[in-house]
Amino acid sequence: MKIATWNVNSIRVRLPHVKDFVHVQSPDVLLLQELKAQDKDIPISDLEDLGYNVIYKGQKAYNGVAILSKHPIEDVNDKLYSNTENDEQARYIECWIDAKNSGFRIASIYLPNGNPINTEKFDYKIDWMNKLKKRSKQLLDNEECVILGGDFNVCPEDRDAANPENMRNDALFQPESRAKLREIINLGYYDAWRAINPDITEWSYWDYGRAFEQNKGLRIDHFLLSPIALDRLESIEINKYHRSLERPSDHAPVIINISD
DNA sequence: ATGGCTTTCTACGAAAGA
Repeated sequence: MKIATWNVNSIRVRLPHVKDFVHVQSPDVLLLQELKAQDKDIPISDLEDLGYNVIYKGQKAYNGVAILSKHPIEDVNDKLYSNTENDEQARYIECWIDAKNSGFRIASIYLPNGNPINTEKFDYKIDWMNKLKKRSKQLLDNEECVILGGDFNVCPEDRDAANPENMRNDALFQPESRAKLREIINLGYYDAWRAINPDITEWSYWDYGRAFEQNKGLRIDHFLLSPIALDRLESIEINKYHRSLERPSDHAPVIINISD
């Protein structure tokens, strides 16, 4: 079972990359973030034509998240797949994927950036993380296979940035942001990258400009796994291919394989 | 470190991203 997450920075501009990614990688489930389109402008039929069931939450101009699945999506009901406490911006969508005897709950997460610090934007980020923490805790109660994937907009540690000293005043790097992410993980989740790679860091985001050619980036796109999901984890990869092409997203897809 | 990119919008500059 292959599951990918990708902040595409506009689904309309990136649709050719998404199509190519699907043809190359053929993930069973693809989590998308930063669609930057309201519902009516999301190219749903193009995504369905790739062989996926699609649920989505769009918003005008900003944000927007989706889950694409080759397997049946259950709970297709807004009350079930929304985190209703975090609904004012389209940053969270969640569902149960029914994959015969090996189903799992999964969320596509686009956590607020929070810059600049010392503003209401940073406060919004922390508030949003508190609500995510509450939902994350609920999801552990049933001892299910739970997969939280997406753009978390937090570098967990200094080593998750190429230039940590340049990031000291950035919302992605604040002790408060990191502490809140740790609080969520400490409920009982595992950072899939660190579970497989305790000593190796790769970037999932590079600023537009020269950052990619200089390989100076951040690791901010994550998969958090419940214990049962961790037991099923086989591999993880940050795939840089589409980041190297013309007109790329500034993020690379992160791909995990879990046992069926 | 920033916006030096990129994308979006009741658009032609400003906001947001990270």
